[in-house]
Amino acid sequence: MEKEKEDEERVSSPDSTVSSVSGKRLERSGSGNTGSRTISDEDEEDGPGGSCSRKKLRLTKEQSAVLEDCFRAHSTLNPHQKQALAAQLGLRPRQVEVWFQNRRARTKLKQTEVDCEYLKRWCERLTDENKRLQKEVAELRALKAATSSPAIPPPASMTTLAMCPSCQRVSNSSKGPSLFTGNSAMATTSATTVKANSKPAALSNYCQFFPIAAGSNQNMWTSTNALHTRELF
DNA sequence: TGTTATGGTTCGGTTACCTCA
DNA sequence: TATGAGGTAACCGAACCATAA
Repeated sequence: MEKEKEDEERVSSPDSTVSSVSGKRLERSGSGNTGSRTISDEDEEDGPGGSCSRKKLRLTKEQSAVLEDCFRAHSTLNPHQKQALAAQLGLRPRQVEVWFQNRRARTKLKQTEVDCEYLKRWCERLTDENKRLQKEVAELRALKAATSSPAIPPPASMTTLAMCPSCQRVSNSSKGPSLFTGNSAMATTSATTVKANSKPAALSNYCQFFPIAAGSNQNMWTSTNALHTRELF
């Protein structure tokens, strides 16, 4: 590894990079020549092992497109593929390797942002739902106190709830199967359906209690530990 | 068979460079 | 013209794995 890096530093392959940099600059500058100094000039002046310790070399659109295609096919490369791709693009294998490393990092970062946004929205929805349910509970308790009657068993049409203490998610046991096995004495309410969105695959590591079905009537969590449930009241 | 050294790869974090507003 | 922000190529160190001695 160290040896490879040393080799890379010693051999700074101007051939593979001069064209890319100048090409990219021409594309971006619009006029084609802004009078700015090009990397090719630097390469000629500094040469391999010159004073410039690190050269920033833009890839051309064509090179990027090919790399993107390969990345879509597989996000990692074996040594043979790396060599072949480098030869095809006129780059050093190390450049191809670095490009794939950075590309993987970008992909992961983007996915993390998407996941984060999704969880944020989901949390907001649950918060709203929680507020609404608490209000409903207060109303029912007030009603019960007003009638001052003994405990009335809930009508069959009412819904049984359970909530996961770790993520505060509510299970609706009257709407299809639930993996919750929390016992008895569940509270009752008239409107309890928490709509479940389809879950992004990448979120699977975040919360085991995520709804696994998009249908609003399938509030089924994939918890492997149903004891996480508790009574709502 | 278990241990150790070595080489290769990937990843997370960081730096340095380039472009543009 | 100077400058700050954003994008990204390149680097570094750590961790992991496979293989040979």
